Amino acid sequence: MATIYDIAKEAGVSAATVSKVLNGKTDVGAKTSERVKKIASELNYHPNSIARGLATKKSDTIGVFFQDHLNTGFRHPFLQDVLASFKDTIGKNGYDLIFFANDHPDNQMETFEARAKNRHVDGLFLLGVPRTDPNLFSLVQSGIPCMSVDLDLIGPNASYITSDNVGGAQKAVDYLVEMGHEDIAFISDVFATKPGQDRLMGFKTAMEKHRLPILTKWIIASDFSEKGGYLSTLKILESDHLPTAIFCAGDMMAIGAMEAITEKGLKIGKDISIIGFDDIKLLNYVKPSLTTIRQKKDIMGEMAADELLKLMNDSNYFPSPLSIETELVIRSTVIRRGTTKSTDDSIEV
Amino acid sequence: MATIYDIAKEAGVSAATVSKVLNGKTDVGAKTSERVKKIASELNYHPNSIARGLATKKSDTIGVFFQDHLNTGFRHPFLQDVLASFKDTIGKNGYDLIFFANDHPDNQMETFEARAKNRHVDGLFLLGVPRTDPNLFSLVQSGIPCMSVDLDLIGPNASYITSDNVGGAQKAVDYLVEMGHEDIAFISDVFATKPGQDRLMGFKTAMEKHRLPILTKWIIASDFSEKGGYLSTLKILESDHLPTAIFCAGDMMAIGAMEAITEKGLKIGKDISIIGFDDIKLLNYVKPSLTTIRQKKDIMGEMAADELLKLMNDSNYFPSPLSIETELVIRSTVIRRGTTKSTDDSIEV
DNA sequence: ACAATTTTCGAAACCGCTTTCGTAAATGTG
DNA sequence: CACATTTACGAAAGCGGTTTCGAAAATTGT
Repeated sequence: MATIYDIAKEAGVSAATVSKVLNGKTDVGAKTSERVKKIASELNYHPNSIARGLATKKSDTIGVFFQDHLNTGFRHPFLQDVLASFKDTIGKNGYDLIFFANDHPDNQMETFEARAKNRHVDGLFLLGVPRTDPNLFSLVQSGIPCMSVDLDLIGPNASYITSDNVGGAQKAVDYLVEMGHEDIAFISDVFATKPGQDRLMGFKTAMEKHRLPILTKWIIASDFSEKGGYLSTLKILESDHLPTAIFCAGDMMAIGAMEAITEKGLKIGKDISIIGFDDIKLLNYVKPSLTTIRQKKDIMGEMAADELLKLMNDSNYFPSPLSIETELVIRSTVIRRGTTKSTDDSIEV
Repeated sequence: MATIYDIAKEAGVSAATVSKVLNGKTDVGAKTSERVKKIASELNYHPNSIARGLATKKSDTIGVFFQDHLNTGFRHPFLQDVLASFKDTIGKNGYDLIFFANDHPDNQMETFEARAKNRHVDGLFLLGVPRTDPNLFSLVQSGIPCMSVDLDLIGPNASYITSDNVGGAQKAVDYLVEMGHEDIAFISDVFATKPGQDRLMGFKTAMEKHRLPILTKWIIASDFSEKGGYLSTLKILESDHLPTAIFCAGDMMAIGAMEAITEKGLKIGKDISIIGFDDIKLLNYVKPSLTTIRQKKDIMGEMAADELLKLMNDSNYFPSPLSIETELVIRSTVIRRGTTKSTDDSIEV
């Protein structure tokens, strides 16, 4: 590997000059500059970012902590899309991504702060990290620029992005009501994530707005998984008084809900309508096609990247949380009801 | 940020000694060692891996190039699973992953070799990189330890892993024949990837083994996408003589094929059987459930990691390509045929 | 032609850690 | 107790860059 010293010797200049040329500084003559560049390429020179990083205290690197409750690696349907989009826009700005291994053998290295400082990342992107993680506090204190999604990190150098989950949940309920539903169940979030709580809040306020009853037996906390949705729905279906619609706080749970419903011999839509949340790609393949509230994943990733860039480059910038509008995506799992209440359900079964 | 010098001063020893303590070298006394450790933790010391990397020329980092023809970011259904598994096992060995941005703004940084050397990664993992990439040659020459999946990299420090695609394709044909099929179409790979070519070869040899005709109009090259499978199948269905089974070199194409078939008013299985390749997670959600040849993604990722570790740590190790057995997964899209040839097709349509 | 600027370049310190090698102290041996 | 070994520690060089600051050289002005 050629170094700047090799180039310097070959060109008859000092290493300092080579460094300047390669970094486009202005205080170097035109012909020397040319000569140096030529020799650099002849020698197949590649800058060593490690050495540079040591000198500049920058690494052009963003650290990523990608965990999730279900430990699905890169397979989390929603976060994965946000991450892909984040990667694209941060990459265009010259940053590579470093993914921290989830279980590092060196137990000195257990905190976010330790890992980040060790790798000298310029910024951090957190996905799927539980709010309850005890190391979050010291992270925010550390002053490392941090962006997270769906996790309410706040500090002078930390911010986060979420969908407008309250509003999204309201859209869902509004639509259900508009379609004539009044007996609405909600499958919510057992982890107390920020989006989960917000969706629950949105659900409740919308129900109150429409003067509809909120039954505790119809609010079931689950884990965002397909199986969770399935089990929760089974529980709902045990009762003799059935809701006409189920709103699931995540699409995977909605998929599970649909399975439970068909398994019980009921027809989705006709007997019980379903609406989800997220609009994950998988929905293109499930039948019947699920009506849901879309999160704009691409935009979220992009905005998260832009915000992190600001956090890193402008020390005066004081962030505030970013909220992205959702969209109602009407497909086929919500069907209009007559105003008469669910008496015909029993006939259908 | 505390450095080893801070610790050294505080402990009344030299930086060299601190370094030794922190790295568990043996030539340091017990009480000094204790004192240093204590002070290190008091000072909330975190080692700076950049500085260490400069000194040791190691980075405990694996570079990842994750591209794919369809540019799906982290969303590639097969590679994503392999990667997740790779990450887990390489992570347990203390390596973090660095993902190179796909389009770096600095055009000096376009080759794999340049990027890898710049970041001083200890090894490289390539996924979805097209065989035709002109920079592959210099990469292998560079001597950087490289592991790839489905890309036939070979060299003293480079190797790759694939499924036994030839064998897998044979299993598919064998099964089809066993189920009474003789008129078999194959949707193959237009990119001339290693797995694509191998599956084609497996298909052909199996057909020959069974003394079945290989019709060129029934071998259609496509792009592994759902849409590609759909269009290819449409083309096959144009003819008046239809195959009784279609073997798709990838599950996504098989999904597209199923759409085309139902769209044409035919019944999957009853009229035309379908078998795919990969067994991607998505198959849990498509109906009817696709019979396919499973690639053992978890094992592939794990073995790729182990092999890369050998490549990095044992300079005498000379690699040979890794091949993993596939499994036939019988679900419901292949249906038994009578031995009488496809005369009843026309009746069914 | 001489002073005043401006441009171009390099010496040297530094970033934080590792590693070799020599030396001083501690320990063992007879 | 004299001598041979071990053990414990540190000085210094090095990893490959960046950056400050001063000086020499080139340019400008009058």
